[in-house]
Amino acid sequence: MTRQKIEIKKIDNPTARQVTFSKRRRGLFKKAQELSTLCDAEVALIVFSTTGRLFDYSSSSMKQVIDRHNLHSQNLHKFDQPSLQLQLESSTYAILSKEMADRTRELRQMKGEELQELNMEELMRLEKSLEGGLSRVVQTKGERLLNEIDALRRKEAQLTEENLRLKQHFIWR
Amino acid sequence: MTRQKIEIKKIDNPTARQVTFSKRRRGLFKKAQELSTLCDAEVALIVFSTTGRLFDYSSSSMKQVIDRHNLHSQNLHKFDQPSLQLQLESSTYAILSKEMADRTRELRQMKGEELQELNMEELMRLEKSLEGGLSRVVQTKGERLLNEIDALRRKEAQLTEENLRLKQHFIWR
DNA sequence: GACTCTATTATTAGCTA
DNA sequence: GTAGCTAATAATAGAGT
Repeated sequence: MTRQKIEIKKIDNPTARQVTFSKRRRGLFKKAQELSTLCDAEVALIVFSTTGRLFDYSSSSMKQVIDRHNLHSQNLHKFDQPSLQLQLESSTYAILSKEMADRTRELRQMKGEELQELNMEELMRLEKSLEGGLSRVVQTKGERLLNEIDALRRKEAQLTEENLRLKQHFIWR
Repeated sequence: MTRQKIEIKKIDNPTARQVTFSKRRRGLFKKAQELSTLCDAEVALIVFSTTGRLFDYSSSSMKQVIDRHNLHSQNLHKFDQPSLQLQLESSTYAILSKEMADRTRELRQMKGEELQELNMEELMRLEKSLEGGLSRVVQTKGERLLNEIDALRRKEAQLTEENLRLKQHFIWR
């Protein structure tokens, strides 16, 4: 691509990997959309990041495309419907519990527990993440407070004005 | 792209549309594959041509990705898929997926996203939690670094001593 | 995380065959 | 429907913010 050509294998550096993911993901979704528009094709794209976040696109509805896909793969591979339900259950459960474990660990680490299993690089990444979250929370809190003060001030001004009018009214009587 | 820039709208000429479909489809699938390899992401891509032909790619198994996608749509958008929903209600999935949604939201909020849905009290609790986590991470990092420095110092002392002994040895010869 | 910048590589529109 | 070719545009690695 640029500055240097890269070879297509998993990027070691987690930061670089994340940046590349973000950039290329956007590129991929753009291309998918362009293909569907230019060529009037039905396109569905599903991407999960390493962290488990979902990104998806569908030119029509995801359900419609997936149903249509199931239809084709059933026709082609003579998939058996009955066990599909069972398979879905078990694989769903497996995915769900794995993700649960991941999330739980990540949460505990953000709260400062189980830190011993992190290496220095991971510790520093966690620190950055916490600092980022904290700064965003503090900022949101600040904005919220400022808005409240602003609202109160405006109310105060309104009331003062109203009082003034009322006083003038009574003076004139 | 080339020779001339094209605008992104349905290509009128059916022949040209077909050629573009073929070229861009290959490009898209290549990019999808590259993303999954480079960034260790789970990717699924489904394309139907105007003529109804199916092209698909999945970094793992299509079924797995689609299951996972269904899962997320449920967690995030309260998707209603009658049969699955029924299963979920009556089984441990209900509990699991509810907890997943909770954990996911909590994690995102710790990273400073979706803060608008928190009230001031919750914001301040989140702030405290983040401060606690951050201070524990910083402390762990500090201890880790001190230990390393200590280890290095001791190694240095050892080596210095050894040097001394070696020098004396050579002087005595 | 998101954005910018930019040198460089990758993709591809319009052809021809 | 395919397969080159090539000029031109698009995407993006690596860097900084």
